[in-house]
Amino acid sequence: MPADAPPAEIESARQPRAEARRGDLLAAATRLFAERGYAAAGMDEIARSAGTSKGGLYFHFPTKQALLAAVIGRAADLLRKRVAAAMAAAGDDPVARSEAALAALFRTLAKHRSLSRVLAAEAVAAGPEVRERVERIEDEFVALIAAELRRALDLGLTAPLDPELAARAWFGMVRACISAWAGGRIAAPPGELEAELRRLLIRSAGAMPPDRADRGGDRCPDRP
Amino acid sequence: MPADAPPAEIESARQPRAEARRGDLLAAATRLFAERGYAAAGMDEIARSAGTSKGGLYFHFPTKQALLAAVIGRAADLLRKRVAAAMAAAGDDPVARSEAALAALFRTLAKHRSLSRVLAAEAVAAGPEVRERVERIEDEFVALIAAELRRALDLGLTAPLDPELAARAWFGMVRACISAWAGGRIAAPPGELEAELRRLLIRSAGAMPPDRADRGGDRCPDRP
DNA sequence: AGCGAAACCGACCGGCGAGTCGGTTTCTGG
DNA sequence: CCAGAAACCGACTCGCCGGTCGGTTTCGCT
Repeated sequence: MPADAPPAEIESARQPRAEARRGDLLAAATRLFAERGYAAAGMDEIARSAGTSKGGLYFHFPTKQALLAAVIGRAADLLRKRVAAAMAAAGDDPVARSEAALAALFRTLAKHRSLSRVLAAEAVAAGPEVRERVERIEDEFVALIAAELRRALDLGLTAPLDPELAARAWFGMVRACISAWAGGRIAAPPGELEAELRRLLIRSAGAMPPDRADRGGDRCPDRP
Repeated sequence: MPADAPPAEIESARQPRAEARRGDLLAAATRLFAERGYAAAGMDEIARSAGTSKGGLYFHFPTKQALLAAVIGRAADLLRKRVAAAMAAAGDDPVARSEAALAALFRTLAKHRSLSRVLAAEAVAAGPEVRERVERIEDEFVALIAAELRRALDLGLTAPLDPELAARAWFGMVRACISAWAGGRIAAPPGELEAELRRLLIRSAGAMPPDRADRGGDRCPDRP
């Protein structure tokens, strides 16, 4: 659900009110899905928690699955935006871009724990339809990183590897660490966690960390 | 399917019949939980699919959660057994042992897709109680690998790293790749997938591949 | 054979929660 | 100020599914 084209002028005072409600609903749904789980979170509870009623909720979302879909869509939009920005800011170096993308993913998920829990777990409970949607989103980011990785590989910046698989594996690393951290099973502060994770990622690609100012004279430590 | 302590002698001819049913029930439950999801799989359907009736099912398992718990417990036992065997067969080198443990995890999960789906996803839908149980199991394997990694670190066989975190990340890599593969989103045959994954793992630890000449597809004998 | 227990059956119950619906309030344009 | 539509309310319905229960079959044992 990408936001509609935003008319700069407020033509109707009606829209904003409803839009705000919609936002509250989405927020409440995200929180409750994450806390209690998709199945256990009741529509009534969600509505109440957003300061409205069941009827009001059903005015905005025709069904519970649609509500979940909206939550997921919103999450995907957020992730897309953050990752795109981070990659753009990282310049041209493909290794730096991959790193930046993963870091943005990490930070965004770390900042919105409940959101990441919904994406990681609860969505699966809502039937194959939603599950496929989440898988598509994951594939989207994996493809994004895989593309950079492939470029890096072609430039000889990494050890020989399968870009698809490596990107997938990286994604899995980030996800596992995030969810363990969100569940309080990793004590380290997110900053350290991110740094350590980044080291693992880079090493696993056999890449030279790109913080050398120029690319002149870089060498690949593995055989070509 | 040894869930309990197996009395070598068959004292009662009664037990085996019931035991077989129990196994069928567990198998059917695993399959249906994986296919339809925990919430969507009905007790009636499970019973029918195992060739028995609801009453028969409830004779063996007092509740749906208990059924899921049994499925998970069985899965954990299987994983424990395979991993322990693989590690024992890998000798003393901590890097080789970590590798072997991960490979055993990989192979076992790859061989039992539905089982791994239940562990990875469906279990979360069944309330916090079961979720914690699955997290405990994950932590168990992470700790196992982390211990080896720590030894390797102390022996100077790896680059400096946080063993806990690295183990967690490795686990995440394996899981992500397995589930993508099980979902048909990775085309590569499991053998190649495993080899590539192994390379990533080793490189990420900055470890010297054990110089022993067992390169190539090593065989992992599962013999309890 | 025949008794008692283990194993199994399937019709039935109860509540829970998603979705509905007629009604009420709140806003906007004329 | 008056339609009238958009936004919202909450009591009610209704199907579904986990769990129960009295009854029946299967088996071990003597």
